[in-house]
Amino acid sequence: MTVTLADVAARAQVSPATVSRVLNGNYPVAASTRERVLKAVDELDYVLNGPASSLAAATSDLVGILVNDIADPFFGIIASAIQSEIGGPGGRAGGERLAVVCNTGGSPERELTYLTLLQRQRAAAVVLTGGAVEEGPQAAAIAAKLRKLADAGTRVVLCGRPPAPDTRAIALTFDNRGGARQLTEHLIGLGHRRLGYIAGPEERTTTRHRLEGHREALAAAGVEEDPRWTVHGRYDRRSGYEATLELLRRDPTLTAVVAANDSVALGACAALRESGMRIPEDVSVAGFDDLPFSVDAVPSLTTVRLPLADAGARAGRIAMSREDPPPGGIATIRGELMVRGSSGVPRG
Amino acid sequence: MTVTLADVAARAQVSPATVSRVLNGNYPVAASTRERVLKAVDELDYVLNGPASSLAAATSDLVGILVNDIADPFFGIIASAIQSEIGGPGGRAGGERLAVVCNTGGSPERELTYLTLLQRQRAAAVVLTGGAVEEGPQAAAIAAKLRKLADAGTRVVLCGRPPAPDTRAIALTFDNRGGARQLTEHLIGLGHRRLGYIAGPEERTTTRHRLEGHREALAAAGVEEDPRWTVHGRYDRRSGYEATLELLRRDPTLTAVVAANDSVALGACAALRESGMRIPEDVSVAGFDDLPFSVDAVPSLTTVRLPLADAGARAGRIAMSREDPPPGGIATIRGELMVRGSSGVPRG
DNA sequence: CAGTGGATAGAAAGCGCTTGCTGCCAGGTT
DNA sequence: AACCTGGCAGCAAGCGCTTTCTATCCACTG
Repeated sequence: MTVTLADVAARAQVSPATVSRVLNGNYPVAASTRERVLKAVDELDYVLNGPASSLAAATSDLVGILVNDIADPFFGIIASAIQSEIGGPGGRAGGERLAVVCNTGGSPERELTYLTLLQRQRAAAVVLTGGAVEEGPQAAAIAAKLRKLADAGTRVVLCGRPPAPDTRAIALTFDNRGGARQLTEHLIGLGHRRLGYIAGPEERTTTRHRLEGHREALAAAGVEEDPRWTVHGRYDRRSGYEATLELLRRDPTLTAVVAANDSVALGACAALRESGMRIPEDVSVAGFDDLPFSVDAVPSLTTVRLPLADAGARAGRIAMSREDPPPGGIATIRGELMVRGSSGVPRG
Repeated sequence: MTVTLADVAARAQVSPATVSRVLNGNYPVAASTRERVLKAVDELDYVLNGPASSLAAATSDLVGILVNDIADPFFGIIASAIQSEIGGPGGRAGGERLAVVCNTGGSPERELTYLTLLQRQRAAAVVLTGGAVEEGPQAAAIAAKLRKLADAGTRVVLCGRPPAPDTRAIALTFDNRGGARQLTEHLIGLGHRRLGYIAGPEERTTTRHRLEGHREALAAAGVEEDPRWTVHGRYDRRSGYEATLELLRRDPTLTAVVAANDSVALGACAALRESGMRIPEDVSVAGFDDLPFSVDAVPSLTTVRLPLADAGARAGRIAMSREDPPPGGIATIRGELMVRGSSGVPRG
């Protein structure tokens, strides 16, 4: 059998209640008693029973983090930052929290399932990262679930995701539209007029916002846009590679390719290079996010830096109530245009 | 108040026991009754109380995954693969498991703390990834903890980590030594005789094994080695950058730089390039792991591919007892040499 | 028609912990 | 000297579920 609170109590010659209080440190206990208890805990190698504790106290020390793809550094960086703030080892004492990182693969169904699982565990907080899917019956179901979680006392924070109205969820949103706009303005400023755009999956907010920003910039500069210049794909390198070949097929005269994110941009670079085009002499390329590897690409990638780690850390603190939520429960986090080697003056 | 089993039972006009059995599906319940219960569950929007369930059943559906750095794709890929196998949404029905991904930062203390936290939660399984620290009092403490976890019925699997004797832990080990050896043999075969080596942190098994493989290859080929040609650092790009500058300072005549992993190699490339050297004409560079971005580097990186996703998936299945452990509880997973553009014949 | 066994459903005893309330004692008041 | 007042410790009642054991009902069997 495993050691229980009662065993410790017996050995320390106190009541179970006292042991519990020593362990939780939320009630005065005489120093001598505390010591005796701690000694017993140590000698018996006692480990608290988490489920029992959670049940009795009606709280849990689990914090859920939902990400689209844990293998993608975009989410890895955010998750890492959140985790470093929610306590756990390394955080300040007391709040030893366990982060539950859930891979949704971007699927709303799985997102919903994970939220239910977290609700079942009575998670202390839940942080949802990355864009949301805005259509389909699932979207409403997710909003309803978030509301329920909030009602049950789980703090819900959205990081890099648009606000979810009527859910009481705190939202730290990336200014994807503004960033994309700046980026395209930069390219237009260099003289580009024929810009291909590799967008992410259709129904995602991030995709839409970045695309809208791009188009705003074009419209504002009076640059015409051919619908064939936009291709949708996934947020990965492979997709960028394929989409670029497609763009080149559709219109070989493009002078710039704007990608939905850095991974896609890298794929685009590979495709361009294999097609015999130089970057940026023949075609300029731009990404988004400024992930760590982007600066290492050759040429280094012009992109929009998103303060992923900062945002994640802030989300983590808010989830732990260690920082006040932004006014109105919504904060917009801006990106910063990083002009680097992959963008230049168009040829000809 | 939240809805409880009893509420559902009342509404369905059955006993709580029956509701529990319907939900768990581990006991015969008449179809009509089941339907009535399910209807009540649905109407009341009932969500099982996880802690209560775990307490009563003395089991939990949490699976711990320990990683050094969740922002590093090396671990992200493994974690993602593990998670896709341990059930959760998307996995087969029944075993809805929650993956708890814990960031240890490579620190044995935090590893230990997380293991205790998982033990407290009565985790169903724990997967430890990445190299271990082999010295210090913590190493023994971790082994002891693993033993205790195993004794308590938690399945312990090591993925990409050397076997831990006397712990009953299943180990899927990467053949770091063999991979490193092959890689260096390749460079020697090209004609390199003055090879710099950027190693990882000193006390880690992965660092040691890769370095040993490198030296074995040198020794086998009768190539002399200058101790100044080895620099230790961290497993990140920055470290590779700095270490390379240091190597260049120590001996500008090196014709190749072997890095502890791909991120380090990328940093090395950046440093070399900034120092005015061409890759591979002036200096060849090699990495390890073959992370997704490595093929995109310019020139693409010569490295050793580790089947991260496969290994993770296998670890996940073993953790879930869906696959038999390897004979002896230990399996060695080989890497595959990927010769690409960053390595070439030395100058002169 | 009593007897038997399979299939279901319920009663109730926990699982190991937390916490409101009560009790006790020492030191300080009046 | 009787009376408070705090500071600590213990009692005991759950927290919401699982599961063993028991009860019931029916359909058959002999």
